[in-house]
Amino acid sequence: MRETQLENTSPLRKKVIPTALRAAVSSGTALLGSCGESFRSNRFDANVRAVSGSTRSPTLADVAEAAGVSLSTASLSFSGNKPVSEATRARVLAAAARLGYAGPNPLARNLRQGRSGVVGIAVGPLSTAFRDPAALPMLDAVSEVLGAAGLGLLLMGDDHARLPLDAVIYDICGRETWAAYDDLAAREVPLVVVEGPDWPGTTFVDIDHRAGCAALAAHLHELGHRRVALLTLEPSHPQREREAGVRDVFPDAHVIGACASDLAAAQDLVAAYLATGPDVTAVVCQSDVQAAAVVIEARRLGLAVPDDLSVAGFDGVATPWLDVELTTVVQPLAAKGRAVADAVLRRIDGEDVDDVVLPVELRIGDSTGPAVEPA
Amino acid sequence: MRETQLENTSPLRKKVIPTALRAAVSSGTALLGSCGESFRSNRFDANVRAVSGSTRSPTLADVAEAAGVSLSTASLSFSGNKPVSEATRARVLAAAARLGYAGPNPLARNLRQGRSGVVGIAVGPLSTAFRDPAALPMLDAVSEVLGAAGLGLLLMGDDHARLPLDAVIYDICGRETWAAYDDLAAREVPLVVVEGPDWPGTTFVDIDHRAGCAALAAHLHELGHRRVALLTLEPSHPQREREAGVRDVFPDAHVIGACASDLAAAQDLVAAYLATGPDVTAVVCQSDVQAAAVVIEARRLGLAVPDDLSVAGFDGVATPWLDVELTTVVQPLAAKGRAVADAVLRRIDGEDVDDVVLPVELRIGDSTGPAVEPA
DNA sequence: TTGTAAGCGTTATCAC
DNA sequence: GTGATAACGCTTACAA
Repeated sequence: MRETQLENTSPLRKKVIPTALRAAVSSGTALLGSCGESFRSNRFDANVRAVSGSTRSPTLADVAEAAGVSLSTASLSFSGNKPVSEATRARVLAAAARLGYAGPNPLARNLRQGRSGVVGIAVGPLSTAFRDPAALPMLDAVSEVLGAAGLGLLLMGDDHARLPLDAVIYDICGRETWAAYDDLAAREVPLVVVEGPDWPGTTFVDIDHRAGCAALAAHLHELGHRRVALLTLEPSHPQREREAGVRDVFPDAHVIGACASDLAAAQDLVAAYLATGPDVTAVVCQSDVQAAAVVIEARRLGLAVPDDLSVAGFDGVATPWLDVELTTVVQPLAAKGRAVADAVLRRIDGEDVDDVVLPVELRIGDSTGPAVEPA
Repeated sequence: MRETQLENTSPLRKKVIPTALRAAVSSGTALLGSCGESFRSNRFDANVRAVSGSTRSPTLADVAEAAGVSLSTASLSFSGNKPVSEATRARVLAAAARLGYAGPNPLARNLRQGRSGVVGIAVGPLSTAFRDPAALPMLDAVSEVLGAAGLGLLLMGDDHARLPLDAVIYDICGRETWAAYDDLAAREVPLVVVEGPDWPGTTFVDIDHRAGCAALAAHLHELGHRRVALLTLEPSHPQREREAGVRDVFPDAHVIGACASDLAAAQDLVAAYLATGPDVTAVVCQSDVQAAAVVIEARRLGLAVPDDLSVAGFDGVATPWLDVELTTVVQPLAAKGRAVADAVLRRIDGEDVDDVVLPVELRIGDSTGPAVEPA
């Protein structure tokens, strides 16, 4: 564990210190040009403020006074919430520029409006959550829709209950109790739950796990498979639904064990299982990552996929490092994300929002084939 | 693009509507028990409030009055910022419980204290940023340190300049201008830049790219390699430093092209290059993901690694789906994250913070071997 | 240990 | 189109 902190070795990189103000004042104009367009004006503003000697940042009241207008007019000049004559507006903005006023203080606006503009998202430990490739397209869609509405996405740990959140998204598949829930419920913070537990007062967004898995199982049955094994997730709503879907077709499916959608973990589990020489012709997994682990470990043991063993996944994510195309249940990740974000926006607006269940689709790849009885 | 919104098919999942209050009031006690410990008391509080008929949420002033203490005493009872006798404190908390008061309003606290408790982190498009396995351990460390300090991490898009952020982390390797910079500078929001451009007023956290790549190149040179190719990133500070490190040893290294740490993209680029039958004995990459792409494509063309071609990466992340251990430059991802978070905390406290450059370490795996001249 | 009072910097509601 | 004024709900000197 080498954490030594070296001297800065790059001669090109000059050490610049705390505030933009100090940097701008102390370094002269030589530093200009390395950043965005309007940096020049910022520097100017900072200099003006430094010169004018005022210690605290200017407020809207200062701007109003400097522009010779009322506080409300100044406010409206920035917010545009009511018409202001172009002349006065220009006067206000000029005064703001002169004073180095950077716009209305978001903290004050938030208090006044009762909203923070921030939506929390609980995803569990980041490296676990985002290692799962299925998480990202959904998060992207959420972030895009909320961002367009001016809302920020805050990654919630367990210690963020005291932050001002306009809504919270719960997306920790597999965890069914949550300490922060009580706090949020008490605050009446809208909560949108993705494939999660059935908490009161929340909006759910889900996919049709059971139908998807049943369709997948039917596909295997048609191929002649009769004895299948199941790689599962930790007990949870999706897991229960999915297992039920498989058992609609294969009531006696054998459970190998449970693990997360983590390649290494799944590999360990699968390697141990395959080493027992199990009497199955197909393995159904709960994610494409798990399925990839089965493919890799099966081959390592000399089993051909799908000739000796059929393998199916779930999610429908890309696995370019695998040279078979997985048979899988494709879930509409982006649509799920958009549905979540829409639900959030509407709940923030005080609307009633119905639960959502999105359909899934079976995609047949090269990893499943006709069942072959062991010789 | 099937986004049909199905009827909710699960009979177990009951539709529950907007606020926790409404749910609690309308559903009776039957819903109890599906969530955390103190849910019972929340329900109780909500009921009390509903019964008492007050339309707006109780404030600290209401609690103070109900408890028969002053506003400041009530505040202190929650914050613990100054001693309060155990008796009065109990009285205040009891009154709070009775009124269904969920604790001090964070929005008001934030305005008063001038801090939001939120740190922005700019990482670019989420699915790009987090698809890179090197991003996660760092983000995890940042999140852990900041979380322990009660700070939340907000994923910044380009439209979040209006949110109240106590500090911002810029971690978009490769993008050298940023529209939001000017706004942040004007607001004097502390900015910590990871491996990024040299903006005034910011604190930098970096690794010793050049030394790492020079060590790697020296290793290849010792193995007899003389003609090497370079897979690069888009032009950026890290890329320039790393290339310089390689050229310290191989001044004439050939550049294949630039791409992100994205397996599929790298595969395309590399496949085209290898198809030209290039005259090199080793390929140096800027990430382990890129290196994995080279290994995969080389094999696809019948080249053995490292016998016919040596391949080196950067980052030192796990690639369990690859069956060689990559020779790579290991960067201290968690330490980098901690350094970033520490810098953020200290800048928020108003401290001057020096730039940080962390050392890297060469790890020799199975993907590099002695140079073999083409027959 | 407790109470009094002064903001924090906005936006929204009214009048004009 | 503009201006006065009242919140928003809290924390923190300062005084008792």
